[in-house]
Amino acid sequence: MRPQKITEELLTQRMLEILRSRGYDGSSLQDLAVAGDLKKASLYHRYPGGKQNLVQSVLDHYTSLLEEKVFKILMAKKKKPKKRLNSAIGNIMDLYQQGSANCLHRALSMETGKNLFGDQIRQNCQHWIDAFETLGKDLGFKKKKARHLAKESLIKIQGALVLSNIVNDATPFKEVVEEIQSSYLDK
Amino acid sequence: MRPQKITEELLTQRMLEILRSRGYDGSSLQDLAVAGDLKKASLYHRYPGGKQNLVQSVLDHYTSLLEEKVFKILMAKKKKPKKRLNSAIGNIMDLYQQGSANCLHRALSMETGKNLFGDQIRQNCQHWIDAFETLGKDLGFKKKKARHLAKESLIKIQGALVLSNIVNDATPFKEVVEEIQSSYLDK
DNA sequence: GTCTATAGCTAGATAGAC
DNA sequence: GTCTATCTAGCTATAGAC
Repeated sequence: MRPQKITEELLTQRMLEILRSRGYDGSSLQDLAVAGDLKKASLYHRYPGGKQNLVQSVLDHYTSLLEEKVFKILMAKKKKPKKRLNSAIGNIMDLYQQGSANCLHRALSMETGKNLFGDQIRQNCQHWIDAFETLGKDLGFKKKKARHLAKESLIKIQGALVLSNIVNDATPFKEVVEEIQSSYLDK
Repeated sequence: MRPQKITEELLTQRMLEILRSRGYDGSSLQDLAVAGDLKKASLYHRYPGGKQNLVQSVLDHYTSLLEEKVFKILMAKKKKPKKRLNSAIGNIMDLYQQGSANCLHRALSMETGKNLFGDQIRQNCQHWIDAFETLGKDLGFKKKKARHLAKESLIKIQGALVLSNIVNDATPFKEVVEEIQSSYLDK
C-alpha cells in the first residue's frame, strides 16, 4: 500500500477550515482537494460516496470535538462544576479560534446542507443545551433557570460568531464568552 | 415597450426568499428566474451586471426594509420610545416571518458573499446597533448600558434565527424577541 | 421585455495507468 | 494511494429572434 500524502486527521482539519468558511455549496471538491495538497480523484478514493460522504466525515469529526471538548467535560459529575465550566469555555474559545472561525453548523445550515445534515446538527444543538443545563443545575440553579441559561449560551455564541464574522472583529465573540462565564459564576 | 411579466418589487421579494434560504452559492440563476416565472436570459435584461448585480439589488431592498421598518422608527425622536420599540419589534417579527425565515445578512456572509457585500452588511449591523442604542438612551438607560443592550439585541436575534432555522422551530426566535422587548421595558 | 439557443466554463464524479 | 484524462450535467453569461 502506497503511503498517504496527508493523514486522515490533518486532511479533515484542513477541509473543516474550508467548509466552515465557505459552506457546502461554496466549497468545491477542487478547493477541498487543494487544501490537502491532493487531486480531486484522490478524494474519491478516501470518500467513495463523494462530496456528501466527505462532508459527513468532517461533520462527524466536528461532532466528536464538541462531545469530547465541551459536552463530556460539562457533564463530568465527579469534577467541580466551576472547573468544568472554565475548562469547557477554554475549549470553546479554541474551537472557534478566539472568534475568528465560523461554526460548521451555521455553515452547513443553508438549505442544501440542512437537508443533508439537519438531523445531526439538530442533535448536536440539543446536546449543547443538555450539557449546559446539567452544569447549571450542578451549580445550584433551578431547572428552569438552568435551562434558560443553557439555551441562551447557544444562542449568544451563534449570534456572536455571526457578528464577529461579519465585522471581521472577534470582540463580540470574546465578550459573549465572558458574559456566559459570568452568568454561571455570579450568584 | 412590452409589459413586465412580474413587477420589480414582487420579483425582488421572491428572489429574497431564495437567497436568504440558500445563500449566494446555493442560489442559481435558474432558481432565481423560476421564482419569478422568468427565464434566465430575462434576468440579464433586468440585471445587466449578472448575478452579483442581481443580488446587490436584493440586498439594497433588504437594507431599505431595515432602514424604514426598524432603524428610522427606533430613532423617531418625536414619538414615545415605548411606542417606537413596540412598532419596531412588530416589524422585526414580520421581516423574519415569526422566526421561520433567515436573515439575508447571514445567508450572504459566507466567504463568497462576504467578499462581495461585506461592507454593506457591516454597515447595516452598525446601523442596527446605533438605532437600538438611541432607543435605549431615550428610554433612560445610561450610554454604556444602552450600547450593551443594543449589541445584545443584534447578537440574540442572529443567534436565535440560526437556532430556529436549525431546529425547524420558531420558538427560540419568538422567545428572544420577547426577552429583548422586556429588557428595554423592565426598569 | 421575454424568449430560444448556445457559448464557455466548472462542477461532481468515474476509469484506468502507475 | 495518487495521479491524468475524461464524462456529463450544471453553472454564468451572451447573441439575437420575436
